[in-house]
Amino acid sequence: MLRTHTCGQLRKTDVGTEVTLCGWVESKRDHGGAVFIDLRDRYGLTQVVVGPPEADAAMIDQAGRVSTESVILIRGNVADRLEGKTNKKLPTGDIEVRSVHFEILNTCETPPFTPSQSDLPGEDLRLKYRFLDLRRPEMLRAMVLRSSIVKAMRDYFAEHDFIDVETPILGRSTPEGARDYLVPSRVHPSKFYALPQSPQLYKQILMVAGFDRYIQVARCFRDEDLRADRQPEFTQLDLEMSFVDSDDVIGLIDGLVAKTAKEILGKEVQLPLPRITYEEAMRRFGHDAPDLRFDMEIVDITSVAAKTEFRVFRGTADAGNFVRGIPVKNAATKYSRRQIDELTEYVKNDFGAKGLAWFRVEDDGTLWSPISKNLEPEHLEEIKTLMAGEPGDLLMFLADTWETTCKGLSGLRRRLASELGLIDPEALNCSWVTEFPMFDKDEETGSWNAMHHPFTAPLASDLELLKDDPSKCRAQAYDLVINGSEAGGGTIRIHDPATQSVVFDLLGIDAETAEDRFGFLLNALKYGAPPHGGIALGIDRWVMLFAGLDNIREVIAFPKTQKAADLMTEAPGGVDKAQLEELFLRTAKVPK
RNA sequence: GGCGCGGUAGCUCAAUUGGUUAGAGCCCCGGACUGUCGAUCCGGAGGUUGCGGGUUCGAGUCCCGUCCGCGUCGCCA
Repeated sequence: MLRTHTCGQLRKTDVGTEVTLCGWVESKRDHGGAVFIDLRDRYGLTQVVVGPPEADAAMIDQAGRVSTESVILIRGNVADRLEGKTNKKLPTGDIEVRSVHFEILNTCETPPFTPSQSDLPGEDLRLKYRFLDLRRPEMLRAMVLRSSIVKAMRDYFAEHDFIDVETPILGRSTPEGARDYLVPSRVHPSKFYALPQSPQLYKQILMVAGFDRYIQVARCFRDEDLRADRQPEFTQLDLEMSFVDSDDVIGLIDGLVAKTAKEILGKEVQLPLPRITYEEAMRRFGHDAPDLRFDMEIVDITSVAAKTEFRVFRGTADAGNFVRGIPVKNAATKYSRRQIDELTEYVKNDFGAKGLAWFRVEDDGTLWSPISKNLEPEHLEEIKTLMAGEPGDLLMFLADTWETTCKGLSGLRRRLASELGLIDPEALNCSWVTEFPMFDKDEETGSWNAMHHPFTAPLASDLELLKDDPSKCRAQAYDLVINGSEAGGGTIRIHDPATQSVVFDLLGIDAETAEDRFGFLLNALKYGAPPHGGIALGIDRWVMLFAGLDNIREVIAFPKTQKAADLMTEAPGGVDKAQLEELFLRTAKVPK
């Protein structure tokens, strides 16, 4: 090692020893006769003094000219700082290193921004110069946190006898799910590999192989549009177990949540984690990953709406749709008409709602609203009672289809909670959502889609519904929800060929297609497949949530932009014509 | 693909109703300085206002298009 210590290491007890430090010039204070340099590495900051008597004029001049973010090596003596000149902000603030040897290992051009500057530059610049951005303590902290979480997970599963197995990145395209990233084959003209959306099929085959307990920290790829919490390539802690039911998997992950919360955040999590069914989640919160850090539960007032003469309410109820709302406590004075208009535009634009009805609970307990004249006092009173409205509350309602009321009210709920500051930033609220539907209906084609994937087992009690009413058939599926974000999801798999073929039928996957796309799995399942199930945890999201951040790019070293570009490497980029020819590829013109 | 926000000096931002030579702080360059830690002081450089078009006597400002970044809906088994 060039150095004897790191920049975060030296203390008063080291005074008198000669040390060598290496690091980056965080800042420089040049007094002419002496130069003070804050030397930074991953571990901290140490003040270096280049001045007499240790340093001669040439060394002082050289130190005075060194540019910020240059990499230097200092040999010198650890010394007490002068009386009253200590820096309480630094762990190393009691000492300084008096340079006897000063060496520039590498210079730094004037950087577009520095890691220590208080005004964070725009994200595009940070991404282009990610190597500078990653020098920032916040980024370093996120990467260290990520490393700790992954290590805690690996340790936990190793303790539970899991085997870490790597599965291929170059696989084959499967029919359902997200859009694939494709890789052309050179030796098989006009054929393509697909990058894995998850190692789903492989891990099931590992169960057939008798591995019993498998994990992998697996990179996954999905060519879909991005979000603040979504990247085109992301990392899952993928897991599969044999001879288990839902409770076994959930119980195992409960233990992981408690362990990581304790080890990483020092937080106690009560086990077992609460579980609610999908049906309950949609009814109470309008979302399958409800944010349980605050209340504002959805209330159904369709029964009252049906009794009114108000056309919007009555018509909705008569059409078999729903009038549902949320009580917004103490918000009446916090939202002006104009702000409520904005919320109305929000539910219209983002969720296709037809409008937003709202009432203010007045001091005398009556409901005031632009539409209250359309409603009888007794009905207003009923609405207030159902919503448990108290003076100062705002009551907001959507009259629409089940799906639209869910989406709109869930969106409102999250937005209002955030705006009203109802969310404790320190909270780590973990829960399970279970009993997802097996299928949802494709509105365009009217056909059934697998809500999770086509190998998901139905609840044993719902087996008959597979034939009678697929829409009511529930799956042995479970999602882990942390702070209103889907942090993991898994299922128990079908291991019985008869059930599998019924499900394929429902999904419109004929025998030939099934054979073509995942015949290898179906084949494997014929050779002694144990009952099995598993889960995949979104590592990027875990880290984001544990870090209290709201953006996944902040916990990924080299993330991509909303258009899936890497601003640093400028990927994706063009390729040579020769490369295309070798792959038997030709690009088509982009339509204007 | 839809909706919304943004793009002005290397960086963070300002610029009145469309009006003179587009400003400030930081950074950078030169100089002074032995106790700073956001060093200080003196001086200086730095602009295709993302790009293209239009309206106007005159556009950073208004209009149209486009590119890029962000948020969100669709999408994400």
